[in-house]
Amino acid sequence: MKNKTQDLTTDFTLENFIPYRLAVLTKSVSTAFSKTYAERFGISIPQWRVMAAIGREPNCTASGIVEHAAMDKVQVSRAVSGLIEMGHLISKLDINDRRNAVLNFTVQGQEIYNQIVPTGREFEAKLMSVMNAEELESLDQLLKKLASQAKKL
Amino acid sequence: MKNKTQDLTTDFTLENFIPYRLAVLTKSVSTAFSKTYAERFGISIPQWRVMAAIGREPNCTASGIVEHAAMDKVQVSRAVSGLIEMGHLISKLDINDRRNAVLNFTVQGQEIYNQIVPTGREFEAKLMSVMNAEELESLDQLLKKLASQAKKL
DNA sequence: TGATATTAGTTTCAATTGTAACTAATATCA
DNA sequence: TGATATTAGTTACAATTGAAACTAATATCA
Repeated sequence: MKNKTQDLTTDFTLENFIPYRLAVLTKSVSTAFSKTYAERFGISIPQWRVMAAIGREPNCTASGIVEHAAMDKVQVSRAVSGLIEMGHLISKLDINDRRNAVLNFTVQGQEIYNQIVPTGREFEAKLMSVMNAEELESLDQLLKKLASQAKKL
Repeated sequence: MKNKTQDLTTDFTLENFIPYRLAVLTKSVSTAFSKTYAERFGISIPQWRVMAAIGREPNCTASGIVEHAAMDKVQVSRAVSGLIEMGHLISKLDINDRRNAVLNFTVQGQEIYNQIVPTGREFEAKLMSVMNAEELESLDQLLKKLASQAKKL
């Protein structure tokens, strides 16, 4: 006869464990997506996120990106300086508060952004193409619920 | 009048982009879960995965873990050697094929596994507690679809 | 005012991770 | 048999990441 501990542990399967499933799915999604721009533009995932944040909100600061791209300030700082070196971004000190660096695309950076965004949409469309409208809506709701609950744990 | 490129890029929002949403969710889930065992047992996320794989299938090899825990062989090798150093695992050469190392828990390792698994179940239960049975089923289906589609891209 | 706290962002150093090259054992097949 | 290929796992080195300390600017408030 099995004891209690046995009952609680023997039937545990990593494959069915939600944190594991999310991790595996996310890794495959994000490496697949990053391949669509990594070699082509020499952009890393954090750099892409920074560009997306700036594309959404030009004249933003690094701290603004921290809030809108779920990155910490070290990540943002490094991604920004890489993008500046590549000539995709320009940083200007805010004259009213010289702690702030206001970020914007260069012409070149804007062009790259303009190319990556449609690629991203396409990628997302392909990924979601296996779902119907109802499923898409359902996924949206479920991810929202999970994200909100995860933050509480 | 906006041009076509503008139309395709201006309304892009990182917050709504599925790869981004998955990445943020996964990070918050997996760091929250790892906190339930990291300090307590000194186990890293890859080490936990290795233990989960061995718990599921004792006498497995590193390559078996590679297949069942979605890890590469370097990750497995490092996680295993850490667990051996800590005294949680023992590795025996397979006498019939001495390339294979058969892995098992020590008594101590088994005890830790027996403690982590219920903690993991509990964590998962809390995470999923915001969903009803129908939503759980739906999430399961959607994750399966996404995972299968992501592998194709 | 001026001492202290806060905010923005960077740098440093250690730990983790990824890629490729490596060793050792077994399998294949001319 | 023995030359070559394959498989299991490790090691070494470079790149990435994370935590903490740091610089510089502004804000607070006695």
